[in-house]
Formats: sequence, C-alpha cells, structure tokens
Amino acid sequence: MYNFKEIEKKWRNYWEENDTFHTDIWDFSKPKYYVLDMFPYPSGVGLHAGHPEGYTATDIISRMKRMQGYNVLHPMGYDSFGLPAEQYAVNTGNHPNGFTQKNIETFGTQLRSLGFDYDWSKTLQTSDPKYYKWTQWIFKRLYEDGYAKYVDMPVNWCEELGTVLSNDEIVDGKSERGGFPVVRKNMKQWVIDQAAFAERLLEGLEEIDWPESTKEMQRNWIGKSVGAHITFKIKDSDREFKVFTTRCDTLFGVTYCVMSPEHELVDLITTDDKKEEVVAYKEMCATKSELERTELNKDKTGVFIGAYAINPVNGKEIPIFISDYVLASYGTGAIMAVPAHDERDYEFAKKFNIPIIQVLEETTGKVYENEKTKKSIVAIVYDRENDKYLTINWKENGGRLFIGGTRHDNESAIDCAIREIEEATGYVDLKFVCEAFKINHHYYAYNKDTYFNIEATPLLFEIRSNERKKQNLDYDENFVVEWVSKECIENEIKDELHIKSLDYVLNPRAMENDSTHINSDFLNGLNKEDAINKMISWLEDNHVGSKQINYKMREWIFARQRYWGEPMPVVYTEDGQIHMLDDDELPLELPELEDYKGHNGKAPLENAIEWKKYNNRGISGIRETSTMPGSAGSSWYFLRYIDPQNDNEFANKELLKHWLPVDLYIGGPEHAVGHLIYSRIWNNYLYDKGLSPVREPFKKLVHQGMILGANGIKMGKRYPEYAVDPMDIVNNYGADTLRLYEMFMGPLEASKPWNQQGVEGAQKFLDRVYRLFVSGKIKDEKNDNLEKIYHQTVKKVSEDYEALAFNTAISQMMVFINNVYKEDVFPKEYAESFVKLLNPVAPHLGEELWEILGHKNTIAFESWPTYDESKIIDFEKEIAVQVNGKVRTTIMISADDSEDVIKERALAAENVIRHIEGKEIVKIIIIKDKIVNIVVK
RNA sequence: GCGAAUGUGGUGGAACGGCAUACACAACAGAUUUAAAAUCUGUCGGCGAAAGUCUUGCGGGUUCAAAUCCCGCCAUUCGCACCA
Repeated sequence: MYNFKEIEKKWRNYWEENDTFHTDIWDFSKPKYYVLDMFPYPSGVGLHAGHPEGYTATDIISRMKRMQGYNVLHPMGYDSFGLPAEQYAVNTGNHPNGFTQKNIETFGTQLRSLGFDYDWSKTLQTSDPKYYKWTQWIFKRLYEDGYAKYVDMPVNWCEELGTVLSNDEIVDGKSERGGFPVVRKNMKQWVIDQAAFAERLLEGLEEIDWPESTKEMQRNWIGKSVGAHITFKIKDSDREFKVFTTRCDTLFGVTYCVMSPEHELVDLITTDDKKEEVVAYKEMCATKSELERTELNKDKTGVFIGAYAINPVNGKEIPIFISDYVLASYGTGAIMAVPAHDERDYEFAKKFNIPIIQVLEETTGKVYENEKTKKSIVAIVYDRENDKYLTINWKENGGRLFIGGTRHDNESAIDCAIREIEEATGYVDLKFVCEAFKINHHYYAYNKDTYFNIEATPLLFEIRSNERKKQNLDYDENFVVEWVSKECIENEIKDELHIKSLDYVLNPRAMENDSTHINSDFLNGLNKEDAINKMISWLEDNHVGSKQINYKMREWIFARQRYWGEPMPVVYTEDGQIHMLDDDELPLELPELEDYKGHNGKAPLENAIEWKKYNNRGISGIRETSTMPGSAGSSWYFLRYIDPQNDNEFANKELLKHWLPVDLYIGGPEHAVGHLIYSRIWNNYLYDKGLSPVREPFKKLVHQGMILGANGIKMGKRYPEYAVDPMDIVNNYGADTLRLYEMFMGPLEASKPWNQQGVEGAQKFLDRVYRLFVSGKIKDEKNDNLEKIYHQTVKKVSEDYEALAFNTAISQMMVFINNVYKEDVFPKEYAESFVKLLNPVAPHLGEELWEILGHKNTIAFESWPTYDESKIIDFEKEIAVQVNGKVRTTIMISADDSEDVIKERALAAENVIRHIEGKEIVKIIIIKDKIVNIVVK
C-alpha cells in the first residue's frame, strides 16, 4: 500500500509553501474561469460526508481548467452568522465570535486536508466587520431606492425563539429550528420588496443553465398569476372593495363574496345582528396557528356578515361572508365566489347552501352543419341494493346507453327524466339524488336521420322498489332494458355524453375547464381566453376593474430579533424619522454584551444601553436593535471574492466586469428557492445600479445529490450509527481515496448510499496505479496495443469531466489501467498523460506520480492532454446482425466495405440462415458501423 | 390534492433510438503463501443439460429496431399546499 499519509502531507505543504493556487486576479492575459462552491456555515461538528462531494466536483473542474490554460478563481469562505453561535453565546455568556473562529479554524484545517485548490488569500467571513460593512452599505442603497421599507405587517412570530421567521424558516406551522409553534402577529418590520423584482427574476430564468426543476421551483415560488381587479360596491353604503380573480369571465356566475377575517372593511360593514358571530369567528381564526389552518382546510368554515355586495356586471345583490379560506396576504384579501367553476367556492357553497349558477358549458361530440337544437336529459338510475345501474341496450343500433330523452316545453329536467324513465323502462318508484351541470352535446340520430345540438342535463336517481308500469314505446324503439354493473358500464358505454354524465353525477364538483360561456350576456358562446379579454375591456370601459398581475412571492422580512447578525445601519430620530448612517460611519459593529439573551420578545441588542443611543452630526435617536437575517450576507458573497480586501468599494468594477458571471456554481438543492433567489435579487438590484456587470450572477448551476447512510437513509440525528465522518476516511484511507470514492459513487446529482467497501475499492484502484508507476514498466518506448485505448481514454475523461460525469470518467481510467496491466511496456508519454487525467480527482497522488516520472515542478500548470480522433476509429469492426430486431450473430466489417458486401456477409452467416430459412425477406436495414437488421415474414 | 424527478443484476451504477448489464462492490473458483492478509487470473441477470429463451416498475403505442420517444397506471423521493 502506498504511503498516502506521507505523500498527502508532503504535497499539501508544497502547495502552501509555493503558494501554488494563488490567483492573480489582475492577470487578464488568459481566459477566466470562476468556479464557486456554496460556502458552509461553520458548525461545531466540522465537515460532513456531503461537503467533499460538491467541493471535489468544483476542485476537479478548477484543476482541469487551470491545466487547460484558464486563469481560475476558486475561492472559499464562511457564512458565519447563525443561530448555533447565538445559542452558544446565550448559554455561556461568551461572545459568539470566539466560538465561530474556533469552528472556522477546524473547517479550514479539514478543507486543507482534502487537498482543495482554494486560494485562501481570498477567503471571507460574513461576520467580519470588513465584510458586513458592505452588506450594510448595500442595504442602505436598497432603502434609498425604495426597495427596503419599514412597514407594519403581519409576521410569523416564534415566541420560543423570540424572533420573527420568514416563510421558508417555517415547516408545517412550526419553526424549522426546534419545531416551536409560530403565530401570526402584526409588527413594524423591515422588509425588502421582492415582488418588485419578480418579472426580472422570471425573465432571467430563461437565459441561465440551471436544472429545470430548480427553475420550476423558482417560478412556483414567485407564483405569477395574471387576472383582474374588480370593484364591488356595498349595498346601502358608499363603500366598495376590490377582489382579485384570474377568471373575470365567470363574473356572471358569482353568487357570493368572501373576505378574509382580517379584511379592514369587515368591522365597518357587518350588520348589528351579525356582530357577535363575526367577532367570535375572527377570534377563532386569530388563535388558530398556520398548522391548524392547513389541517382544517378540508372543512370550510365562515360566517355571513349581513352585508351585500352589488355585482357590477348585472347589479345582482350577493351576500358577503368571511372565511379563512381567503388569505389576507394574497391579492386584495377578498374574492368573488363562483361555486360552479371553482372547487373551493363549490365546497363552501354546498356547505352553506348558497345558489350555484353555471356559466360554462362543456361540449361533447362533433359539431355538424344544419343542427337541430333541443333540450334533453340523461337519467342515471341506481339500484343501491344490488349495486347496478339501469341501462337500455340498442345492440347494433347504438349500443348501451343510459336513459335519454327530449324535454317538452316548460318541462323541468327532473320531470322530464321521471317521465322518460317510466316510458322507456316502466320503473316509477324513484328518488331524485342530484343534478349535474348541463353539457352541450352534438350528435347524429340514425333513426331520425338528423343532426342535433342539445343541451343535456345529467341526473341521478335511486330506485326505491321494483314497482313497474307498462313501457310506452314508439314503434322504432327496439331495445332491451338491463340492470348492469359499473364494470359493464365502463366497458360498454362508449357515448361521450353518457360517460361524462355518469362521472359528474357520481362525483359532483366544480367544472373548471376551458369551455363555452352560457348565462353570461355578452360573453355567451366565447371560450375562456376571448371571454377574459372581453370582460377586461368591459370592466375598464365601465371603470369597475382592470387587468392585474399578482405574485405569491411576499415581502422578504429583513430583520431578526437576534444578536449574531449584521446590525442595521438605522437610527430612529426623536421626531420619528428614519435616519440611515452615513457611509463613513460603516461598518456599524456589534457591541459586546453582558447578556446575549433577548427578554420578553425584545432583541438582545436592547441590552446594549449605550450602543443603542445615537448622537452624531446633529442627529440624535435610538438605533434599530434587530439584525439582518442569515441570508443577507450570503446574497452577495460571490461578488466580494473577486476583490475581498477592498476598503473603498465592495469590489473593483473592472475586476467584476472581467470575472463575472460565475461560470459554475455547485451546491445543495435545499437552496433552490432561498439563497438562490435572494442572490439573484441582490445582484439584479446591483446590476440596475450599474454596480454589477451581469444580470444573472450564476451562469451554470448544478446541485450535488445527498450522500445517504449505508442504510439508504439520510445521515444525521436519527441514525447516528450510519453517519460517516469524512475525516475518519481521510485518516484511514487518504484524501485522494475519499475524493475518488465520492466521485465514483454515481452521478453527481443523484442521492447515493454510502458503502464502506466501495471506499476500500477506491483505495485499491489508487494503489494499483501507484504500483504500476513503480513497477519499471514505464519506458521510453511505444506500445501499439495501448494506442487506441489511450486516445479513447483521453477523449472520454476530458469530455466526462466537462459534463461533470465523474463516475464514468473514473471508470474509463480504470479500464485503461486494466489494459495497461496486461502489457509489459507502459509508454512514458501515455503515463504522463494519464497522471494529468487522474490528477484533478487525486491531486496528491497526481503530484507524487508526476515526480516519480522525473518532473521537478508541480503538475498543476501542465497542459491538458489531447487525443487523436483518427486513432480511435477502427478499420475493422464487429457489428451485430439482427433478424426481426433480435440479435442472431455478429460479423466483422471493414471501413471500406460497401453495403452490398455487408449485406452478403450478413445473409451468409450460419445463424442468420437458420432464422430466415423459408421466409420472405421484406427489407434489410444497414446502419453503417452499427447494425444490420433483416426483416422477414 | 398540485408540480418535478427517479425506477436497469445480490449492491452502487453504464448504455448519441442500434449487441442491455461497462466500471466497481459483494460472492464463488483457481494461482501465490506453511497459513492468513495483500496481490494476480477466471466465473458471475433468470430459466434450461444444451440448442435456446426470457429480462430495464406495470400496461399499451410509435419504429426495421425502445431502458431510451409517446400515452395510461403503480411505487419512491423532493418541492408547494385553500395563492382566488
């Protein structure tokens, strides 16, 4: 076994002493490559098994690009504000920075021991005042430009943690950390108006090379929806309110309105007799946690508040309810309810017995010219006792159907159905169950030779007894009445109208499809899109509404009642004004405290009595004591790496212009909507101000998959016995083995279980390589046996690295080594190239082997090997011969064989003859260099 | 409930629509060894004595040819979750 301990230590020292990986940031003579890792939070436990995965991937790319002649920037730093350090300070009374620095030291040692090629002269910490000076500086600009605001708004308050939480810090109504209850509460808050960037964020997604699933998640998070605002007047009042809807075309189907319980108008318009009920309901909602609200979402609740709204399009009076299924924080906090065509409104209307008006009608069948119109029914009769349905079987004259029939003038659908059931089948003891939405059906009636356009009402009855009268049939009604099972119906009823009718009566629900408008005056006959456009014009013409775009994305709450974060550069003056510190007063540093715990929901900085007082340059007041959230510092760190020591600006503009965007960014998928949206927002803002040269900061993004325990379950608290400490692997097997193993486990993006024997396998391979290099087989000679596999290997490894397909690159290197083992001579030229290919994955061994080959300098800047495509192509090749798509034999062909020759040889093969004997050859397909397929009959 | 991803030997996984199971792990056998470890060589999807034949979650479809493309299910994972 090669002495990995000694070798790895030797080369780590070499790199450090020679400053090998220092990036000259001002060297613009080579093309640049900026490769970035998501920087870690320096927790007390050090690196976990997942860290080396993403970090090795970027390291491989970084090292390859450097060898390919790029000036590479590959930095590392620490997201060093955070809760564990805060908890430590609260518990021990010590400043969290000591704890943080100790952890950073551990991380630094561990990262160095893995052999990553970071330029440590460019490291940064978000908790360093030299860094957060600029976080404060950017925040100040956001305020000046109106994106950061101080507003009164409902927030997620966690009593236990004593702080406000953002939506992504809450899981199932409880705090992500600790699982404490979270309630909604109104507070004055610092927020950043994210929605102002929504449109640009959506557009930007089109131009970046990111995983489609992450882009989709961001789109959902932004949650754009295009619709309209509609103003409803309140009856007997001069008040009015707006609703937001995406289906303004269904305005004629509105039968009630709902306001969220928190809506400002509720108290003003509730009638006296409803006050008590409304107050009780509002109280119930206020004490309900988010968790309870979502758990109860199957069962709609609400109360009528006594007031009526006027539908602007037809003047109808409609009742106003409050219900917590309408959210205060989305849209206008009030909706128009169309129970016929919205699932939630349908449920609510059913529960509260509110009328339902159908304004959309589905169409079935084919439309013909010269159709006759009529109204009709489809009656479905169910026998509960025997679980059978009543059908009539027309046999070859139309198949199996339910009972259908035409409505007489002024006859209701129910009456018609009862009459038709009796006439056709004789059954009379029926119980009406329900009626579904009308369906517009087009068909051809054979017996009448006529095309029909009918409006059919589906109805469901249950039969109470077998009481039966005589059927009353026309001369041409020649069918059999049959009770059949559901299964029989599914197999035998083919008529679209009847299938739909059954579905709708058995599963009554709102009909939300895009279909034709009815009962809608000037919208009748239009489809969804046309109707929406026409309605918006009507609303605008009549000044009762307009087109409106809404986003689910809320304001980003930008303050935490914690100590260990960036202080806000904000002072509230005695006359109630907000004053931002001057730029030369930044950074505003955190003071030392006696007590790091907040009391009674107040921020810990409230304990800093002297620090809080501000009196400078003629302004006096009190400082803001909340600090910025953890995501503040991480939203722009990729800009600072480029110029981390700069005290005059957050980074030199010329440098930013040269180095941005980040060419490759690798990190976990858990940041898909948090950090990766916030970063895009900050960069977008800076771009607009001319402070960042690119709109999108991360050109290509890849998420590494999770490394699971050997049991296939997430490592961590639940199964500590399956947790893997990467440092154990480094000590027992070597850093190169760990790197190789994690890259060989499987595709970078996939989640994969740990396998200790796999680690040993990785080590075995490295040792096998090492033994080959000290075996004496390497000679300054040629070996033609290795020529082809050598060129193939250079090609595949180069391409696979580029595509981040490290597992297949490694397998190719293994194939190459297996081939070399069978030979007596390993040409030095090939050996040198092989070391260059292996080096990015196993850099310590790479340097050592390079030295064994007689080189004095580091391999880091040696040029990347090239390959000769012509050496890869075979002159002679074995291809498969198929008969009817099944491989029967293989034949040898030469590059200059004509198709006729190949055909002849294929047909002459013994096994082929056996399979085509006595059959007619339909055709022969020859795909050059690939396959021959003989089709026979 | 909605959205996205994934599903291939005992295991991790390979495979531009063109010979499914590369590479590795495990297992088995042999060589070496006093013995073991290490190393080297070989076997290794199922059924079958063999010729064969079946096989990429399940069911259809497109194609000369499907793990790969299309449709419908099922399972797992991850997001979102009354967003009007």
